[in-house]
Amino acid sequence: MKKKVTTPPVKRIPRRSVLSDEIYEMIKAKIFDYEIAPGSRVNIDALSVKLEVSQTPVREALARLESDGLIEKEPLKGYKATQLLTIKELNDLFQFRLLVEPWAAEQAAKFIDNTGKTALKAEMQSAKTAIKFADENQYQALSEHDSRFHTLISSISGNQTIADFYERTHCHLHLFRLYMANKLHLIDGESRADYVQELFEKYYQSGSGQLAIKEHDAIAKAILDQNSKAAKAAMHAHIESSLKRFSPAAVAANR
Amino acid sequence: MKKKVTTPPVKRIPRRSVLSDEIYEMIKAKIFDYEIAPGSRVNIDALSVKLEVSQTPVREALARLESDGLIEKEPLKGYKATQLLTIKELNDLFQFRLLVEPWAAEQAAKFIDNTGKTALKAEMQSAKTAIKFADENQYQALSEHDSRFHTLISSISGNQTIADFYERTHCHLHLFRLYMANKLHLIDGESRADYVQELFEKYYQSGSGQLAIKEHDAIAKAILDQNSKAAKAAMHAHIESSLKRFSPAAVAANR
DNA sequence: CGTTATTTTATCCTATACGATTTTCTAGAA
DNA sequence: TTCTAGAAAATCGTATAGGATAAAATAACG
Repeated sequence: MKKKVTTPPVKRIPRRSVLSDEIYEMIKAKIFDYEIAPGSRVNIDALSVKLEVSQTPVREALARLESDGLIEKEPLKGYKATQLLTIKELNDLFQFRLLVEPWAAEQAAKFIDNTGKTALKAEMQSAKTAIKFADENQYQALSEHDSRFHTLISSISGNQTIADFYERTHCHLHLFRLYMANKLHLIDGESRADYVQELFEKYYQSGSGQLAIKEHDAIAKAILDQNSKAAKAAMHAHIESSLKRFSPAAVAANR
Repeated sequence: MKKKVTTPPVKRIPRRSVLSDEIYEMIKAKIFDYEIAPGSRVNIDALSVKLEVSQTPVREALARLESDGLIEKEPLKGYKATQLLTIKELNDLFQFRLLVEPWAAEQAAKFIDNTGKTALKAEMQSAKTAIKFADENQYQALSEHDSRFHTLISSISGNQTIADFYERTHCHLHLFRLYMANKLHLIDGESRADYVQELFEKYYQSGSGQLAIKEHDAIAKAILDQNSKAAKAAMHAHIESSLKRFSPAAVAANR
């Protein structure tokens, strides 16, 4: 294999700090974009030439992604992307959320201050803006809103530990992978990106996006009213409804 | 700095795989042993020569430890060990456990099978053995039992996601650091190990160890009887009692 | 005495070689 | 022709030196 013998010694850009963090994000993005398919091998050398960095930052990024559960390492085989969530894992994850998030919403309603109220109102406003415009990027915008919304509530609850754990969950990201799993494995590489886009649109044109926002609204309202019981109940309902939306099959299997 | 110019080309041991995993465990052990003090800098180069490996596995280990929250990385400064838990963080962590573990115990009681029953009985037996003998290592043995006990119940509950999250908590380890924090920071490096040992002994001779085992017994019994309500209640009581034992100050602050 | 400039230090990143292991390919025998 | 055994290739893991850049320390100057 021919390698670049030496890097142009002057060409070096005054690069901003922490390259390995950038690489971490880039690889993560590749995984969520299905550019790195679930279960596929991840070659360190290939990645490093593709991203035009040396192996070291790639190794660090992969080590962290392994901790996150997005990448697995087999001792002398190498790294590979983790498989999609199974139905059982999906249910387990939602069970976990049902234990933690309604409590977080309840606490948030009890202890929210003015800063928190402002932040929550702003977040809801951003969701309403996102759902109106941004046709082709609506999924992206709503998905990010959803993640921020739940993170925000965890954080308003005042329990940083729980907020951190929620952050780690990767629900939104990892979960959506399952949603598409049934169809995606049939598709070859080229048309995949288009198909993903199509799924996104279908999903959100079906009104699921709007429904989720409605539920978020109910939760936000209860928290802003400092009605802790209502907040807890609304969050509980939202997570259950969310599970149904993501995968009716999962709900059926859970009976 | 003089370095080994070349590795002895024959001396190479037929080393078992994944050195970086070993290094990960070794660094973790150093942190829990206070050999790497909370808040202190962690120099990659120094560590690699001390552990007699190259920088690469050290980097990977540190990246993973950062994900675990035991090490922090400041962009162009380097790595350092995280600070001890604050009282608030301790309470947050126990709140989290109160949400998750009683539920796990309840589920475990509902769904335990013969394999699980055997494992649980064995674990309780090992605790009773540990508390009788192993005077100087009693702390170590009981601490490991505690960790295994809670992990086992999470796993019997059938929800792997929750078991994983519990595993990550680092409660026992990270928590105990807080328990000793008030005294440890006064002590210089040399006498520290002895002092830690002394604290362990005092702690366990006070009967706290025996008490914890008693509570574990109650939980185990309820689960083995498949009495889910009792199991849930027993776990709840155990965690609250555990918090009190770890830090009365934390309980007071929580009022 | 305080501020700026230079030197030193430390850390990150790169590059690359080599050993170890797994996998794949080829060749010979039943 | 098919199966097994050995050789070759690919890939992972390790090692290590050195350059670039930013922070810290020190010295020079107002």
